[in-house]
Amino acid sequence: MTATIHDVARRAGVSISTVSRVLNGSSPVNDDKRALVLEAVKALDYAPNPAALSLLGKRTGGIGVLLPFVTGEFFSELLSGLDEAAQDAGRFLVVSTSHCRTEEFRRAARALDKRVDALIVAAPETESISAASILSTGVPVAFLNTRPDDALEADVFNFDNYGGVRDLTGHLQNEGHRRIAYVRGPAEAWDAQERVRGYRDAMDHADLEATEIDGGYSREAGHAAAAHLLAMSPRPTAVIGANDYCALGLMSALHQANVAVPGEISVCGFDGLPSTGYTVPALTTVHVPIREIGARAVRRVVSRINERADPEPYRHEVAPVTVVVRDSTTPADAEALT
Amino acid sequence: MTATIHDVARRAGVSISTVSRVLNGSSPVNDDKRALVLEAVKALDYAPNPAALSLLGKRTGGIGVLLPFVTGEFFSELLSGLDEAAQDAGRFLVVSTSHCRTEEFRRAARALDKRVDALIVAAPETESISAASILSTGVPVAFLNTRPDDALEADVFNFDNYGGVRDLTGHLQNEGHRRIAYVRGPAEAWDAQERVRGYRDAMDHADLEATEIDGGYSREAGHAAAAHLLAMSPRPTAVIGANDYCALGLMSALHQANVAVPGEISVCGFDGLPSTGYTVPALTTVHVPIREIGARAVRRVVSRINERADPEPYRHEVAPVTVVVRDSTTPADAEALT
DNA sequence: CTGTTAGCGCCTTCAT
DNA sequence: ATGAAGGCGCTAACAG
Repeated sequence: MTATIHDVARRAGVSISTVSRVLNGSSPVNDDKRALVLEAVKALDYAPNPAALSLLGKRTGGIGVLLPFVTGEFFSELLSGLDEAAQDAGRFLVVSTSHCRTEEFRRAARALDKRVDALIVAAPETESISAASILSTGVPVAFLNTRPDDALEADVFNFDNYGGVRDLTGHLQNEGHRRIAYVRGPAEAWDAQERVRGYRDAMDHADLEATEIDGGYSREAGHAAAAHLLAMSPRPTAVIGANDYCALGLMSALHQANVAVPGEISVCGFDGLPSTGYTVPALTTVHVPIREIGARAVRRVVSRINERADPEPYRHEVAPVTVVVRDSTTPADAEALT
Repeated sequence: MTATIHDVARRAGVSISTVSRVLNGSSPVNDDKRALVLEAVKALDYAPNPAALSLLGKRTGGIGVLLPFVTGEFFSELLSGLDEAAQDAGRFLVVSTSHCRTEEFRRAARALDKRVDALIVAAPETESISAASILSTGVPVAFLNTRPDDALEADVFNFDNYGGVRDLTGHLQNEGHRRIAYVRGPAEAWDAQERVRGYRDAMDHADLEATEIDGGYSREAGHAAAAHLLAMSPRPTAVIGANDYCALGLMSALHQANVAVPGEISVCGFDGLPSTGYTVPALTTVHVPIREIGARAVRRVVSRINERADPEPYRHEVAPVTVVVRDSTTPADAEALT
């Protein structure tokens, strides 16, 4: 059995109140008694029972994280950023995944309620957000990569999905590409919608025809989409995958079909995952400061936790992204520009 | 404020004990009162305060997960497997990372103590284990991919690091390779040591000379190791990376050096990460059932939690792994076999 | 069957 | 400056 405050008090020959006081510094204690208590604490290796603390309405020290899933580099990067910042703040993460649907989401939020001091939610699927607003869990909430909504009583941390793809498309155009295809992400995902929007606007702006292919956020989806790409005539000279995984699938399929990248077709992705620097060829993509965004969200909710009745308004931060040009794209061959 | 058991009792016009009884089925309750209680519970959207439960020595519902870090596909796969099984068991994960050193490890374990019903620890660094044995947290513990130790009062879930590399090396030998190099993982990591051992034994067995290069588990390490490989004369016809990331780094560097894979040199990895099926060329590797191992560990600790004073002995499971031959390896060119 | 009571470990008035 | 007592939400003996 672990030691309780009573054990410490007995060993130090004082009352539990005194122990509590030296531990929390809530009011002055004589130096001699304080020393005794501290000694007893060390000897017994005492630590307050967190359950008792949270029963008293104190902090639990936990930060809840709700993710649609935890698979893949994007989320592992995110989790990494969250965890790092949480550690810095002396807090721990309570992670719960696979909440794509509203109902699951609600259940998870309820389960976490009372066990965490704040919630960080990554809910790209529009549907989840309404669920989120339902949760009146009382603790501060931050949303990540979520459609902003002024009605939402929470901070929102996004990155520039729209601008990223728009700039990426613009880069390809500058390189002489005219037939640029886009493999779409999941239709329900807000970030995917934003990205297509960026593509369309860039194509419109250059007076070029948009060519969209159904896809998804997985390597499998990208792989499958390649077939449609290959069947086109004339074939696009460049293709943008909805995210890096999609682009990786695209490259893999193209390689299998003996279509040279970037020789015959330029390929690019989105997210800037660490692995994209090591693919063959290295992938041109849009770098998103995922870890940094996660860390910001943590720092934000932590400050909200400590915030007294300070009605600081909710913020909506949009992190800038940067186009990273590598070897999977190349200027369009002049003669290919039929 | 959320509803308490008192609110429910008042609304239903019964005592709190009755509410507790219908909720826990601890003893019979009249149907009419039961109905009233149930109605009140629903109306108030009542859920027991987890802090109160755990203060009473009940379960918290949490499973603590201690990882060295959370970055990379290996850990995201693992986490995925853990989370899935935890959800199935109606439990949630409390994740804490970056505990490579003993001291950090101890701190994390202490912090998690009392907030979780069990602990799952991935501690490939030998050092951490001693720390782990120190933790007398009272809750069941399961170790993942850790040097087995009979003194350890915990279940251990490993996979066949040794046999995997031995078989992989054997496969290359069968394909005619004679000069096979190995890029080592981190020296302190138990699994890395096991893998080199598999390589050495296989080379010894075939009466071939082992050629080892310092490396690591990261893409960067693999990338850097390639320089040494390239400087060798005669150059090896095949190389094994300590893990998939290392192999990916190797492939990337080889590509940059204009050395064809597998044309001039065969490359393989270890872990069987999802992404290895989509690299160019697709990577030959050793598939490890990571998710499955994680799930098993969760199921195990959950059953230990529910286990009464049942002194079931600690188990050490070693999951089999399988060599997956893909396009990054090819039979050795006869003329290359100087 | 059901209501009352005593804690679980801790912090916080309230007295002293 | 310090000890005693109340109570956070809940379950598990106790009485009826």
